[in-house]
Amino acid sequence: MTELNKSYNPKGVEEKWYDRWMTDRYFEADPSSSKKPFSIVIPPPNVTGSLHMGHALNTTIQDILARWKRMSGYDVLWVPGMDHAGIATQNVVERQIANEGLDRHWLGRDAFIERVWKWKEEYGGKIIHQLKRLGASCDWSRERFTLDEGLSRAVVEVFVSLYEQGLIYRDKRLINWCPRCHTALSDIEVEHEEFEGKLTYIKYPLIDGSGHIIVATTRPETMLGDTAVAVNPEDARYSDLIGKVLLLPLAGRKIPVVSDNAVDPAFGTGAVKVTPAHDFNDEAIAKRQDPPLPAVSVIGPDGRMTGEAGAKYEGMDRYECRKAVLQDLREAGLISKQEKHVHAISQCYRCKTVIEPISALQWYVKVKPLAEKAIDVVRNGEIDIVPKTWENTYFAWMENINDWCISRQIWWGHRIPAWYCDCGEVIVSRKVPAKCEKCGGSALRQDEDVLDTWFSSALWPFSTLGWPEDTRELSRYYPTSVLVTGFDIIFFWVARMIMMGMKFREGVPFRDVYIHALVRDSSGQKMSKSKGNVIDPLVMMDKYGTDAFRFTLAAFAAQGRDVKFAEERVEGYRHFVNKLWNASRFILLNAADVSVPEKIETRKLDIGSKWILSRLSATAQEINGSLGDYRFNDAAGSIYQFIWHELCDWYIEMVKPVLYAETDEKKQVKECLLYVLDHTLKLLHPFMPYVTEEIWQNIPIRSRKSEEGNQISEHAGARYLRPSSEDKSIVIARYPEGQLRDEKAEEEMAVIMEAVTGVRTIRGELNLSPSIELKVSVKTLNEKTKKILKKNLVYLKKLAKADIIAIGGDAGKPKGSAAAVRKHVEVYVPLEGLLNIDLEVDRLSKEGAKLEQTILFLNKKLLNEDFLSRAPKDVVDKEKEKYEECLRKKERVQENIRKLCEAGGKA
RNA sequence: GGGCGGAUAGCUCAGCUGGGAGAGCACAGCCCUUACAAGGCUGGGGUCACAGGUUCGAUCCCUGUUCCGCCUACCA
Repeated sequence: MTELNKSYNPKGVEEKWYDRWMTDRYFEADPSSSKKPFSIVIPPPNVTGSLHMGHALNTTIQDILARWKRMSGYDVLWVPGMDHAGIATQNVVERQIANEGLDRHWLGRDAFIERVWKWKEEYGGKIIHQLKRLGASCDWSRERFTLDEGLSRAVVEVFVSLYEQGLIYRDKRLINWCPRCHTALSDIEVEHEEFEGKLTYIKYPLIDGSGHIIVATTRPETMLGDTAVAVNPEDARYSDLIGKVLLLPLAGRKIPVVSDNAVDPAFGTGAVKVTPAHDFNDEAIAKRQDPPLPAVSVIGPDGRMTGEAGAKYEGMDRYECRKAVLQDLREAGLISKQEKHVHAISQCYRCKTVIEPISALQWYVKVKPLAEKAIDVVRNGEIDIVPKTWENTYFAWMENINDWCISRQIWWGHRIPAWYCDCGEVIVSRKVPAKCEKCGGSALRQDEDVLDTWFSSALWPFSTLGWPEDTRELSRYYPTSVLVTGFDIIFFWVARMIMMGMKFREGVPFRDVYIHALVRDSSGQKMSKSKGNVIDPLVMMDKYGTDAFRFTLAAFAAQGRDVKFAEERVEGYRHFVNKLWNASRFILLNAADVSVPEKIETRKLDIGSKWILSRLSATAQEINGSLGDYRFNDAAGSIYQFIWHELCDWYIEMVKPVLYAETDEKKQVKECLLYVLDHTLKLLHPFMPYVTEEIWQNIPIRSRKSEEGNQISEHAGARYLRPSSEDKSIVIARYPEGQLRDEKAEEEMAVIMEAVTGVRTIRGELNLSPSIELKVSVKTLNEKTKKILKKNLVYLKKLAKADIIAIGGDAGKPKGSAAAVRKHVEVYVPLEGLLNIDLEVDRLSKEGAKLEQTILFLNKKLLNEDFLSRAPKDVVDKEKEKYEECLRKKERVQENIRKLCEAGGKA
């Protein structure tokens, strides 16, 4: 056995084991296996990405599930991969070539794409290494990329097929346009943020000179594109003006006053300027008019004013133009007032540039028919969303869903498989068409646009498994078992995967969706570069080790609540790693000469061993239950509690006298220690993969040792043999399920603990040094208790550091003793020569007062006729019992005080 | 505007279907006891946001209020 250092140092250990796991191919799925499959597809991180807290939490949770299931006998497939991240990646490479003084248009499409691929080879996928560092047990032999060949074929297949079914169409209408990224965006790629702006009131004169209408706007520059002013038909102030004509200032155009129900008479002046070409509302109003109002586009795709805006403004940036328009209006005396106004502004989710609605020809997916089925499968439970509260969000969105704009005016992505002929024919095809089907012309141009990145992500659960080919992976691992993701992409990704899965696989893409929280900083703020509150997971792993970091995430991943992350927590869990390390060191040092038994004969074991085995089983059952319900924090809490407060605080302390003496029990205890350590490490492994493997590999396991040619055969434990394959790595060892509990052992142990803590309380509260061995007299309240304590005297002595001078129902109370009154026992410690008695009298009086309060409360309750008659009988009985116990206790406490006073008086 | 969630110890949070509240950290006291001072033992600390209601009984269920967060939306 290698010597373990005094404290755990993760450096080197993590790489060593991850490499070994990869070499031995433990993470690879086996489609021909007879085991039950368990599959997860990773939410593909952007190829431009670098590991942040969100990834860390997401990956840790998936890895816990994957490792747990793998150890529980499943054939686990966790598919990793990356997303090509159209806009984000293109942005990165454009910035790179800009440094060389180039731009993509100068390079040309093909050369630019080549540059992006080159960038991907060089810098992309940094995040993959970071995921490995976190310990992610993905099947890396199946790593995919949304733009690789197979996935691209799936994309084309889906696009063409949807087009053929009339579910994809092309249309010209107002879209969200990012003037910086130079592309259309879907509705959900637009973020709304509130800002304080100005509401400007502008006079629009009537053409007949009879007066004017005042309109209010937050975007004065758009007035150049106005084609009407709308009022509410019910609004008496304006009813006479409907149908009249206004002279649009600056532009000099004649525009009508129209009526529309959507106009709110209470807002502004009750009159709205209508700019159909640059506002979604206005476009709707324009369409409702008969005849529809014309649209005048005054802002171009680059965010600059067009010729339609008038010669004076043409070419100006839209904000520059706003200033100019305001200036000109002011000079013309047409501004009636300006006031502060808080309103939401739409921004590009990639670059935060303010969105400009402009009219353009784009491709759309008709989502309503797809959404219906996707709603059904969640409603009828074929898919469970955990926590359930997210289902509401899901339904609300799906029921009000708009068509999905899928074309993007960028180059990096899946090019739309549509070709145009000069004759006007549009050909959508799986293969590059040779000639026009209509006119036979061969001068076909492919659509310049690419698809929204999320279009390919929507296919991820089946495209990664080989679809549209009919692969065995597809039939074995689809639908996947669970999808783990953050709520921020429920609409972007989850909903669309469900829609596409239902459409193309006629079945759900996953059974469960586990939605985890957002990782925030310690004061609850979202982490962001601009706020400077970002915590880097890599730094955490460097400083505290991956295991401590992962455990922190798991321990705080309570359902439905954000994780407020603070570095001190990781530090705390590093202490836990160290605690485990040292406990293991103790066990391995003391039990090196035996092997882990496959089974333990519990009958002959001492009480402590029986108890710890029972607690181990309870813990295993709890963890399996919690993980099955995605309660990661509970699972982490169970194992933490067990290791620290049961194994270390009690069991290891209890066995010391056995180990340090020559007793018959010694070997059994050693084996039990090893057995418990072995199982504990397995239970913990999904949370802390590295340290558990490092320790586990040092556990004497007979078969492993003999394989390595060690001298194990002389060992006493040689008769215990375990199947060798599971012994090679904890990664593939069998996950403990928990055996039968030993309730009797737990009861007996409770009595021992009661007596021990009784002595400790006296020692602690009276400030008696731990180094003094106290003389203790234990009065037991029944025969059973007495028997238990007598049988286990050795533990009592050791744990309480006490010399037990008397034990039993007749154990008298020595004069001038401190006392601890417990349920089964009373513990007395003579204070003679140790301390002043007043302190103990005070302490007991306080305890008596507490008891008195409880008694009063319970008494009142038990005198309440309503309670006695209406509360369930078992509750009443329980309260009665509690009451009587308190009475007894109080009597004893008072008795003790009295005797103590007598003794004090005599002394 | 609509919706969702939160408010429990100094801090961060648990608390499953109602039966006088727990943990970790922090704090205080005593200890270098041969696995671990990154440790051990002991202890103090809470009007469960506020006001009503249902109930024998409410941190928990219902209604309203206040304060936070988030999602969503076409008040120009």
